[in-house]
Amino acid sequence: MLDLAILGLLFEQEMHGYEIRRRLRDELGLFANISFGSLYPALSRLERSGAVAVTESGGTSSAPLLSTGSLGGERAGLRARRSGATLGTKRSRKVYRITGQGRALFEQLLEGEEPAGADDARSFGLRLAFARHLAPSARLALLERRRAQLTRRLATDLVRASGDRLDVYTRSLVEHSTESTEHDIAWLDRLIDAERQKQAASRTDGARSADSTDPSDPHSGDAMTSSSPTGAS
Amino acid sequence: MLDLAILGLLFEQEMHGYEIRRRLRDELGLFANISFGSLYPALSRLERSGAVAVTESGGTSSAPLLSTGSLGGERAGLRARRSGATLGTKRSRKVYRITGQGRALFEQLLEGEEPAGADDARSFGLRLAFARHLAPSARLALLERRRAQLTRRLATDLVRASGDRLDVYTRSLVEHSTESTEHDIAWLDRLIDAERQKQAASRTDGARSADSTDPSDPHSGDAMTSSSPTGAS
DNA sequence: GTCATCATGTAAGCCGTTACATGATTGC
DNA sequence: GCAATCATGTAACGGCTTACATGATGAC
Repeated sequence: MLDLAILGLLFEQEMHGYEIRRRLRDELGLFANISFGSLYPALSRLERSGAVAVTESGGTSSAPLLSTGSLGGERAGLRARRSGATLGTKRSRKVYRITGQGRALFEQLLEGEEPAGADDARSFGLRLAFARHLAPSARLALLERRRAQLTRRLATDLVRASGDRLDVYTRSLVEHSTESTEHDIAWLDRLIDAERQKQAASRTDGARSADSTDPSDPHSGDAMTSSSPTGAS
Repeated sequence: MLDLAILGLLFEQEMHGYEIRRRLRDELGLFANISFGSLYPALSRLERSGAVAVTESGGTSSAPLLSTGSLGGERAGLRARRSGATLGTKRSRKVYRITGQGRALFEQLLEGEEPAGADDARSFGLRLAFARHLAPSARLALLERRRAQLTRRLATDLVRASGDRLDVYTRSLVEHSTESTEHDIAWLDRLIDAERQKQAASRTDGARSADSTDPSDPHSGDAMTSSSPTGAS
């Protein structure tokens, strides 16, 4: 799961480990405070497997370290200017960028089966956060899988709730859990609806049909429609 | 956390590992499918530390294996009758019961600090499921700690939501998360309110005051008011 | 010159999982 | 007898955490 998050961030822009962590915390919200003891080994692993490549920030790469944009960006800009003035063989900051292999892995992870475990919410949230990189059909499938999952949960919750002899607190817990699940399902229904309308619109829009009967085709429709403002090397 | 769940179940009734798992699944809902690879080692650990004691089901103990009550109970009853007829030195089914030490540990875990991590919901749910074993003041404290936690989360979520340039899906995710948190807080407010009223009622009720200014007293008020229908040995 | 922050890593450990191995009981 | 379920355990591994260790950079 962490791999997916890392690749997702690098998909849009190259950056170094420390900033990956910051983004995970400030933008995604998931992985609230991923620890370096997790993050750096994950990056090394991804590098060894060829999914990402690294450029030392003082290295021969001509890329001028274009970065964040926000306040973090300003600071990085200052630093870059300074280090440019000082120059020399500095080697802090390893800048990671995603490779072709990495992009393939990313798509594979993104479309792959969700783990049914306890953190299914996190897993789904993460996927949804990167859903813009999915083909419309795969995106819809993701939403519908999640809906089915929640429906199943709702069923077992209702059984538990109908069960006799629960004390006040447990009962309240189960009832609240049921309500939350219903709320989630309603939300998903809205998302699914929006997706369907978007697809219908694009189908009447003169564009090539995005409605593939074969769901195993990840490249139909508008996949990869992330605006890429990065003048990537 | 698993220790807490186990002790909580054993607090009310002695039972064997397999049934602990069943109850965790069917009644609590948390730890949906805890694996034996987790459960049995945990039981061994608790036994070694003296928090639980074990009686082999075919052993010298005179306890006639009174069990569940529901359908599981009927089956167990059949089996008990059968094994009573066959007798002999059977030694499957290790029946665990909680010790004095275990009860102390249970209360300590129940009142102890919640982990702030990703599964805070599970942690809180588990505690709430056993909240009837807490002193009213400790119970209220649990609810209010949780409320504070959610309020903090809501604040950071709102910051994230107000942030610009999130794509449609991420934005929807953040907004939904915000709503869910608000829903949770409203629920907690109802629970807290109910607690306060209960405490006020018991205070005017002639009973000894449950409103201790010292929150470190776990035995004031109606703690341990679980009906104990079990003719425990 | 020192403190905070940025930045990268390693080691140990916790808590859980899956997969494997074993055996009793009961229904058919 | 054979399969399903009940029942207990071990081994290997996964993913993440905390704590530790190091060093560059920049602010004051």
